[in-house]
Amino acid sequence: MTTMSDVAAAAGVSVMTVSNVLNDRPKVGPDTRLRVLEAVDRLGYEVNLTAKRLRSGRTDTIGLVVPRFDHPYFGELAAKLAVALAATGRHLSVEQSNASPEGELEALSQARIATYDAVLLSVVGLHYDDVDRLRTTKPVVLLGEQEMPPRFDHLQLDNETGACAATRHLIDGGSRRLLMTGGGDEGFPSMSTMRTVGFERALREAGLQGAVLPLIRYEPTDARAAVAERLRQDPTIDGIFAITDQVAVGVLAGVRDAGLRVPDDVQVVGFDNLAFGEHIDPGLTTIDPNHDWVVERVIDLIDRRIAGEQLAPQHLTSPARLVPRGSTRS
Amino acid sequence: MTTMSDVAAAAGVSVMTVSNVLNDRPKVGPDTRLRVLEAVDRLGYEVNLTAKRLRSGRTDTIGLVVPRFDHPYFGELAAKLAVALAATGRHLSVEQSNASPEGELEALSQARIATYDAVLLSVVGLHYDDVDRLRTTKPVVLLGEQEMPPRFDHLQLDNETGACAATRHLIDGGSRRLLMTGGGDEGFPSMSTMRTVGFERALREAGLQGAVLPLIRYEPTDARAAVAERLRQDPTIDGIFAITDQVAVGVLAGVRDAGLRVPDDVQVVGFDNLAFGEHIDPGLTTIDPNHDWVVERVIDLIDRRIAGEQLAPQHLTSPARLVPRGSTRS
DNA sequence: GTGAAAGCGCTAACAC
DNA sequence: GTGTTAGCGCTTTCAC
Repeated sequence: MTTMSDVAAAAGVSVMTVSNVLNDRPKVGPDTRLRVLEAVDRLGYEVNLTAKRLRSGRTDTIGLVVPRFDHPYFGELAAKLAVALAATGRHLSVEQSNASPEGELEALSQARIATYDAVLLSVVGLHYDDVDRLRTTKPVVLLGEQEMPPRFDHLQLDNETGACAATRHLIDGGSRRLLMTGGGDEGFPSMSTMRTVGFERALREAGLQGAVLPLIRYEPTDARAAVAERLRQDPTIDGIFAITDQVAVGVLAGVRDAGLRVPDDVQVVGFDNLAFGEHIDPGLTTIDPNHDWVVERVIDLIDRRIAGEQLAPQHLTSPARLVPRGSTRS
Repeated sequence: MTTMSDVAAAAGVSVMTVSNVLNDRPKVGPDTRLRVLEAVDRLGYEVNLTAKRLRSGRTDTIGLVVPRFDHPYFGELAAKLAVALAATGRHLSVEQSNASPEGELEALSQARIATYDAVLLSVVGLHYDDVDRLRTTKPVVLLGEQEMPPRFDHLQLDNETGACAATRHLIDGGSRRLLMTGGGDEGFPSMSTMRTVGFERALREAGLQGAVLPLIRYEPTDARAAVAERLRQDPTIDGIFAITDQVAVGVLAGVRDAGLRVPDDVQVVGFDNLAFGEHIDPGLTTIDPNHDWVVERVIDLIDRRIAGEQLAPQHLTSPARLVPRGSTRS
C-alpha cells in the first residue's frame, strides 16, 4: 500500500500539499502540482477512501436499502438513481435488508446507515415499529406504500388515483364484472388498502359492484392459482385489476389456465410498469410509478438534508399514469 | 455522536475494555461486561464502522459491481449471494459500473475496491484492456462470459455445452430449420462466440445447417424487430435459439408479429432462466445458469483469497442445465 | 502557497 | 482481566 506520505516524500513536499493537489484546492503552485501529480502517477497512488471518510465525515455515497435484489421494481429504480447521483459525482450503493432472517434490521442499524451520506429506505416488508425505532444521525428517506412514522421524509405513489384510473380503464373497455387480485383493506393505509380504495371508488362512480381477492404474497405463482380457481367458480368475471405487475403476470397465466382469453374474455391491468410488461403477450396495461419524478424529488430532498437545511418532514406523492397496452381493449 | 470513550467513561472502564466487550473477545469479567453493556444501552451507542475499518483493515463487506441494476440476471444472482454472505456475518453491497458515461470505470478504481474485503466484478460490457489495467490489493473475482486477463479468478457458465443442449432440444422437438438470434463469431471467445459454437456443434452432429442472426444489443425490442423481419423473409424457420432470455422475450413477440405460433410453428429456447420465463405464455424453455453453484464457488474462492491462501488463478465453469417449458415441444 | 500539529474513532500489541 | 501506548491515512486548522 502506498500512502499519501509516500507520495509527499517522492515529490519533496508535505502531505498537506499532496492532499491539496488531489482535491483541487486552490493555492497550489503550478510546478508543485506537476511534481505531485508525477509522483502520484509513478507510484500508482490512490487515496484511501476509508481514511478520507473517517476524517472528513463525508462518503459521497448514498445507500439504498431494498428488501430483495431480485425484485425488478427496485432494480429499475436503482438504475435511474445511480445515473442521477453519478451526474453529481456521487455513488449509489445498494443493500438487501432481507438477506438474513435474524439480522433483518441490521442494514438499518445506525452503524451501517452512518457509512453513507444519506440512506433511501424501501419500507416494503418493514413494520412501523421497526422503522420508528430507528435513531440515526444521517438523513433517511422512506420509499414505499406503507404507513410510516411521520417524522421521516417519505415518498410514495399515488396509489388511490392510480388504482382508480386502472379500474376506470377496465370499465371504459367494457368490463362490468370486476375483480381486484391482491387487494383488501388491511385496516391501515397500506399499499393494498389504498389501491383497494381506488378500485372501489371507480366502481362506485360507475355504479358497479366488484370483488376483491386477497393474496398472502404478491407472487405470480400464488396469483395464478388463485385467479384460475376464482374464474372457474365465477366465469362471468371480465376484468381484473392486479395489485402489481408481478401479480398481473400470474393473473395472465391464471386466465389462460381457466381457458379464457385476454383481453377478449377478460381484460387485465397491472401496476408498476415493469420493463417486461411491454414485451410479453399480450402487452400488459399498467400504471407507471414515475420513477423519474421520484428520483428527482428524492435527490433534491437528500441534498437539502445533507446541506443541513431545516425543513419539516416531507411527505410526497408521485403522480401515476396509465400505460395502455394489449391486455385491455380501450 | 456518542463514541466509545463516552461509553468507557460512563461505565468507568477503559476504551479497550469497551472494545473487548463489543467484539466478544474473551478475558472480560462478567460484571465489567454487564456495566459496559448497560452503558452502551443507556447511551444508545453504536460503533463507528468507518473508524473500525480504517484501524482493522477489514470491512466484512463484499462488493458486487454490475453493469446495470435493472438487469434481472444480476438481481437474481445478487439476491442469492447476499443470503449466502449474510449466513457468515458479512454483507453484500452492489454498485453499478455504467452509471456515468465518462466515469464508467470508477467503480473499478483501486480506491473503491479497497473499501471492500473482496470484489465480484461482472465483466459484461467491460473490455479486456480495462480489466487488465486493474491494479488492486484486494481479491477480485471476475464473473461473466468475456475473455479476460488470466491472472484473475474467473467464473463463467458452460456456454458451449448449454447452447448445444438448447439446440439439441429444438432438434429433438422436430425443428429442422434453425436460427440463432443474437449469435455470431466475434473472433474471440466471447459469450456470443461460445454459444454460437455450441449451436453449430449441435447442428453438425444432427447433420443440419442453421442460420445466425447477430444483434447489436441483447434487448427485447431489437430482437423482436429482427426476428419478425427474418421470419417474413424466411417463413420456413421452425426453431429459434435466443442467446439470452431477454432476447427470447423479443423473439417470442417477433414470432407473433410474423403471424406464427410458439411452439407449433416455431420452437423457442432462451438462456439464463430468468424468473419471469416460468410465468409468461408460453413458458420459456431455457438454460439454467446454476446461480447456486456460482454462489458456492465464489464464496469459497474469496474466503481463501481473503485468508491469504496462495493458489493459482482459478478459472471455473458452471455446469448448465436445460429447463424445458411450453415454448418447445419435446 | 506551503507545512506542522492535531486528531477523526477505533483496534493491535503489549504491559501489568 | 484491564489499561496504556501507538497509530491506521487522511483532512482540519492555523502558522508562516
